[in-house]
Amino acid sequence: MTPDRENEPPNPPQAVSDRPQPSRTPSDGDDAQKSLKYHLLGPSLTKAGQDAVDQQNVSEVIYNASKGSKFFNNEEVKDKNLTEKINRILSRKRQLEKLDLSHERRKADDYIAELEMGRDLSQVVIHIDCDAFYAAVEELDRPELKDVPMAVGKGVLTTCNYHARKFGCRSGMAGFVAMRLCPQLICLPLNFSKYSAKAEEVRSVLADYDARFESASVDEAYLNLTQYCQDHDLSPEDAVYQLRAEVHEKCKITVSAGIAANAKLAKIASNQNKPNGQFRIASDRQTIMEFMRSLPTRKVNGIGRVFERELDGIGIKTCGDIYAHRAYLSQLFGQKAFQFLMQCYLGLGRTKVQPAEDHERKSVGTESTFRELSAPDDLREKLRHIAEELEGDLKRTEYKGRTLCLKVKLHSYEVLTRQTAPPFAIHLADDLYKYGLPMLERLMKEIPNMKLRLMGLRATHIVSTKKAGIDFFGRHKATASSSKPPAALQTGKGTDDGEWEVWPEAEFEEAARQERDDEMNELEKLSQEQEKEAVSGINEEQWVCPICSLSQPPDDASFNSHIDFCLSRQTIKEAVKSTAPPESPKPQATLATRPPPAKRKAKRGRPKNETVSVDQGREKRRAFFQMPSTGSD
DNA sequence: GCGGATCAC
DNA sequence: TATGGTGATCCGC
Repeated sequence: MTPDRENEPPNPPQAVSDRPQPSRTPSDGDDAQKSLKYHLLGPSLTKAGQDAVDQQNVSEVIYNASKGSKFFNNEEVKDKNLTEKINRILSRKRQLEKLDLSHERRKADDYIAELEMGRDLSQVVIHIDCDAFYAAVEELDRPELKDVPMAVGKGVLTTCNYHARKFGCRSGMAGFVAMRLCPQLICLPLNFSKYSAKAEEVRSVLADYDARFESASVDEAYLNLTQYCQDHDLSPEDAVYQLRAEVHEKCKITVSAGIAANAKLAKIASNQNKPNGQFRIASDRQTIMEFMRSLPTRKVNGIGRVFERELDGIGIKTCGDIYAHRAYLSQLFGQKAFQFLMQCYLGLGRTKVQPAEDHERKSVGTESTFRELSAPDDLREKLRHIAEELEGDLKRTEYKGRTLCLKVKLHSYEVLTRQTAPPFAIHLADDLYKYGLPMLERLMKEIPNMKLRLMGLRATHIVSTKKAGIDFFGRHKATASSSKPPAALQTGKGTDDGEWEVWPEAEFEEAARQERDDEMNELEKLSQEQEKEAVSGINEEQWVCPICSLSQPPDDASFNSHIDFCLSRQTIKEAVKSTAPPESPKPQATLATRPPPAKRKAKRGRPKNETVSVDQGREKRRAFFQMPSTGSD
């Protein structure tokens, strides 16, 4: 039985963890290849439709299709680093095993008792997930595609139907890899307005069951059916059957559902009987504990490929395995991860379901991938373009950023970020460019002949410019526009959260964006223009060159030439010192004086042996928890 | 606070 | 023959 074992990692993690030796073994090369192949299966391995697939074969095909590419090489490096990290975790665990852990065990038990006291089994929470949504919508227009393998998205699959999944195709997979797995695969271009309209249809049905439902993404939602079941004297199962039938009848697409006492369990449950199925985890402690006991860790939201392998490394394959290791977890993975894992073991999660509109955003950013570029002028032009994109996003969301983050991905797929704090909150393309450029120039100096495949800008520590209908300068804004964006979110427009199936797409945002732009009245536009002028005026007076600290002439052309001039006579180290807050001078100095190739290598190899003395003190971990609103904590 | 990493969607 | 974009969090330093 154990229906979930098909997604277990084929072998590599076990091969490592079962070995008692403290150090590496001769066969690590094989293990490395195995773990890499597992890694290459991608993040959506746990998606439905893969049960009957020969994952061994699929991973061979992916491996062979990717081998030798830059992408592949980067994955290999990441995988190797992870394996070393797991070895450090294991080593740390062996140390802990020699100690008296009764105190840690006691602390864990106390925490479990505390969590148990807060367990709430009174709510009926459901998670609704549309089946292969993009593909399903496309099939409505072209029914003949129902019977053949079909995917949506080119270059990379956004989603695919269940015929395609039988071949091992998955969302997130490179198109050319998918074609190797399934040469007859039909790939359709994305059509967001179509999917958006369909999503609204689905949401209007959901609203009848719980007016305060929560759109988790465009094709997912949480509902609290407690009241509905009471009012209509229905069992949760029957209510959900009815809901799914109604969606099918009105929208002509199928949805899967999970029913449980909290959102975490409901989410897991909705994946059990996909597609077009539902699954209930009964709301009694015994049933929940038994369900979790055999549940592979990866099935839990928040445990991805990396954490799964780390847990597997110390012998945790299912959520039930967590208990036996409770005394180690805090030391090995950190306090947050410890608490998170305890909740997984107990099957606890938030019971609160609410519209996500009150969720205050923390950053606004944009990034894009392009053909490899290395010419400084090209890179500057890209930055300029990204800055303009971001200005648009900041304008629409009505925010300014106190901090600006530059992100680049090298041709090797290595990702680097740099951030800077302008003297005031910025949102105009000119400013975004001005403060972004020194970071870019600095990177170009650090990495001679830098070749990029991606560039992005993100504003963080953002401040709203629309609070209480008063704008940044204290003027009253047009009321229509200041109340509109939240309303759009509330109706589940969801322009800010993740999108269908797996990937948010730029075009999708574009569509929603367009709608809101249309609603912006002339008065508002005028006000924006005035603001822009006012801000630029202030900028010119206040701005000083981050490199030489002299004030600058206002127009872009002279600004650019000045920056070029400045950089040509400044060392990178000095540029860094004046753009960024004071940093520890030693690493900068050594970096700046070391020859370029050595620099790159040193960077790459950093998480290795040399720094072990620092690292092994504590390998902390984990994210999660603060998914958009974890109620039950 | 910064930069790297992980995760979800 | 070319492997995504947006947002969030956590951790070590």
